[in-house]
Amino acid sequence: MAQIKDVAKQAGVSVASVSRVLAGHTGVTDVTRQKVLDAVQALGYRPDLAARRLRSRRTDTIGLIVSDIRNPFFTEVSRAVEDRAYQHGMRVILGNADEDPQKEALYLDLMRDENVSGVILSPTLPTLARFRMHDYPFPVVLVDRCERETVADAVVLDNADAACRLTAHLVEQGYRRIAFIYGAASATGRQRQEGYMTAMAAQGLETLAKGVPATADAARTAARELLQGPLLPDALVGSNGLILLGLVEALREAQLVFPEQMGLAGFDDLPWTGLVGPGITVIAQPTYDIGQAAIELLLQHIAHPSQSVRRVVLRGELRERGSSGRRMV
Amino acid sequence: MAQIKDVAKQAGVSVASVSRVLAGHTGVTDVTRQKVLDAVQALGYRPDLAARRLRSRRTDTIGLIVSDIRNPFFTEVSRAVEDRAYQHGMRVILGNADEDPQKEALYLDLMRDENVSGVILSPTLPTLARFRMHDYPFPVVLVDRCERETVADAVVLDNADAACRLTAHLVEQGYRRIAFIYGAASATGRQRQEGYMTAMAAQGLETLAKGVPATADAARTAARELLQGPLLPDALVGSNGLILLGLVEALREAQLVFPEQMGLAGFDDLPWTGLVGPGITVIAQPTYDIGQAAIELLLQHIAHPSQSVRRVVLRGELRERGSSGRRMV
DNA sequence: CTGTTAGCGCCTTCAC
DNA sequence: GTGAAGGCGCTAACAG
Repeated sequence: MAQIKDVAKQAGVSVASVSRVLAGHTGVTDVTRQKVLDAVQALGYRPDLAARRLRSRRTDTIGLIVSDIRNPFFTEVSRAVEDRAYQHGMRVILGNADEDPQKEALYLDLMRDENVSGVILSPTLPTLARFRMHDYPFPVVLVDRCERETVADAVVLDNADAACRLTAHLVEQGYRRIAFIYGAASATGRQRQEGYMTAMAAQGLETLAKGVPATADAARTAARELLQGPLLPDALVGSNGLILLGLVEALREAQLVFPEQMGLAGFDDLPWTGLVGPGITVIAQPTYDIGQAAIELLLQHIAHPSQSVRRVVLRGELRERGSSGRRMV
Repeated sequence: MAQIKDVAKQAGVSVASVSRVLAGHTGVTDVTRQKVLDAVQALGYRPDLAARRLRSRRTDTIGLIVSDIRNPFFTEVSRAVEDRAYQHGMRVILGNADEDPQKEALYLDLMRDENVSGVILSPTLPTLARFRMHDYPFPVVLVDRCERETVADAVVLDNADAACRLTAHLVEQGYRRIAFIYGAASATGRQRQEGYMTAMAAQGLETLAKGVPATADAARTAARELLQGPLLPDALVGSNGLILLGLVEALREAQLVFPEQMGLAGFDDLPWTGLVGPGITVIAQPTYDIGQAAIELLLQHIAHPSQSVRRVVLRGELRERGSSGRRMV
């Protein structure tokens, strides 16, 4: 493996010049630059990243810690982050916390050990509750999950508002006993639940909200209970794609046809939401944009460490489909 | 940030002893070991990875290059790889090639620059065709995609066999004009197509195979043409989850009900395959196992570099659902 | 504008 | 069993 001094010798210059050219510094003659580039080419030289990182104390690496990589929302966010990061000459280390605060903490430690330039994080509830920017040796951008009072760079959806609009849509379609099944372990789930409460209260309707772990299994179990309970709802709403999946499974299990026997709606426009039954009404999130906004914010913060805290709020889009078809009373 | 010499001073020993204890080397007194561990604890010392990597010339990092992270198959494989890697004290750098050989090459270069200990790769067709183990400065394990004649560690499904079984199932159910839409840009798609050909030939049936890029959009377009063509098939089979998705979209578009008007089947048991219409018959892949087998194989190879080439072949499982219901003739 | 040189923090021989 | 010391390959002062 060729080293920098081999390049220097081949080019007939000093290692400093080679380093300067490779770092893209100004203040080098075009002649020198060309000699260096030729030598690099000739030797197939690739700088040793370990040495560079040790010396420069920078890694040009960012950490991305998602709460559940199986959730297509996060898959898409990851894709966006990765795309943009590599375009900016940054690497990405991905961590999947599986909604487990302990695993999340492990990954945060790992990011510290790796001396990353910054981290994008979708925090679990306990971590978010205790979040202090300055507890971390790197800039952090929160994504998807953030409380109103959290002081941190963040990119989120207008959760309460979107849930409110979705609920209002169902009410408008004639539904009255709307049950809301939400991920109780995340700020996002809770905010969406609040939006639901607001919309229902505005109409003077009774609320029926049920918090569950954000998995299809948990949602299915919860829905099963609701459907067998004394007070049968006339519509079900899920606070994210995985929960919505559980609801569909439960309805199928109970052989309830939507929208005729039960209205249905939820969050996240997944590949299948348009294909099940008459299609499912959802709030679509601009997932790629969310990821992109997060990395841009992080890069800005890395470039200007003292930059003031910013929050980017994106709007969810209501996609009406058959599952919220008008209720005949 | 505390350094190793701070720990040495605090413990009243030399840096060499600290290094030895941290590396888990034998030949250190229990007393010394304890003094070191106490000092590490007291100072909250964390070794500097950049320095360690420069000195030791090892990164304990593995690269994972998937061809399309949006394909749930690869999401699940990634999850498995990551889980196991971290359990073994290894980091993972993820690259998403988006089925683009150029992007794939970029990531392979990146892995070289990062001096990774090994790579898990689901290669695009051109890369696979030219694949030579010894062209890479690190051990490589292929995953999902591999030709019969490729000389390389690999973990794959019994593609031809699975496609054969799936096709035979449809024939048994009474279907005759079975069209096979497959990802032409991957070894896997082609092998599955061969399995389909074999099964059809065994029954003396005419084949109708159509290669497309492995995306839902391309599959939908292809299916649209088939459905409007002169020779209407009586069943559609998709060679992976994304293609299957496109087929479902096309059927919906054409308002064709399955299985009554058109049989349907495919690969990958995704969250939604049981929920669309009467459920879709699929070959389920043991995705998590595939990822796990890949990383185990890689770790073995890293530990024993001269180990002979191994191939792990896993079996797909046929899940019969309504979409392949008996055809009334 | 270019070259010389001193480390970045750690591991690992080599003596003792 | 332990300690002293020399790099790993590179960057960035500093001097010219």
